[in-house]
Amino acid sequence: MAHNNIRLERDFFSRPTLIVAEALLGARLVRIDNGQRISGIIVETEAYCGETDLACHARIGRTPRTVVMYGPPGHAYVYFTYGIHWMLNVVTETEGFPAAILIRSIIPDEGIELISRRRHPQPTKDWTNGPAKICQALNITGSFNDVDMCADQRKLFFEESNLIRNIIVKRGARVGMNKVPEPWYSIDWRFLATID
DNA sequence: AGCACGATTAACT
DNA sequence: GTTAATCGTGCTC
Repeated sequence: MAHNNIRLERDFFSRPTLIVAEALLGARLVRIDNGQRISGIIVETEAYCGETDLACHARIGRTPRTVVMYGPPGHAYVYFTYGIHWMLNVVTETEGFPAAILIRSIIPDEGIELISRRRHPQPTKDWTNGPAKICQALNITGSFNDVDMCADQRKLFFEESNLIRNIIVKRGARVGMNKVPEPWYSIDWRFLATID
């Protein structure tokens, strides 16, 4: 439950997307819901980087949906898919360059009670091990799209974590790349942490 | 106005 | 392994 309350600031997210995607492993995602902290340690991310990345939503350029990715780093990019699911990303790099990181998996830490309630009746191991599961567990929906996660607000942000001693990072292909052509189909822009 | 599809999940067989 | 759920988005007519 220990947390040092040091937030990740905009400089953290203005770096190259692959660097940030790996650096987010072991950090804490925090949602304050009705004054109550719900948080988890990030253990899986995926990078989506630029219009040339044919898996990135921004491959079709600037649209009402993708415009957030062209905005300032540190903002949330939250989108809806399959008619049911919300996905949380954080925008990276400089304003004008479209890139973001999908938060794919976290280990629940604070607010277990609320997470349990929202994810019932799923088993504990399946509470937050998927991007849509995270949004359900943390009550994140489209109203968070474009929210500045580096601003002074008390709803959604990242913090440093002092819980992690050792992180082993594995990389692999991104998930759900059904019709995406190579090299984007197989490029290892998925980051997984094994935590000690 | 109509259509195909999706950075998924859960419940099946 | 297979499949339904369910609707916003962007493209075509």
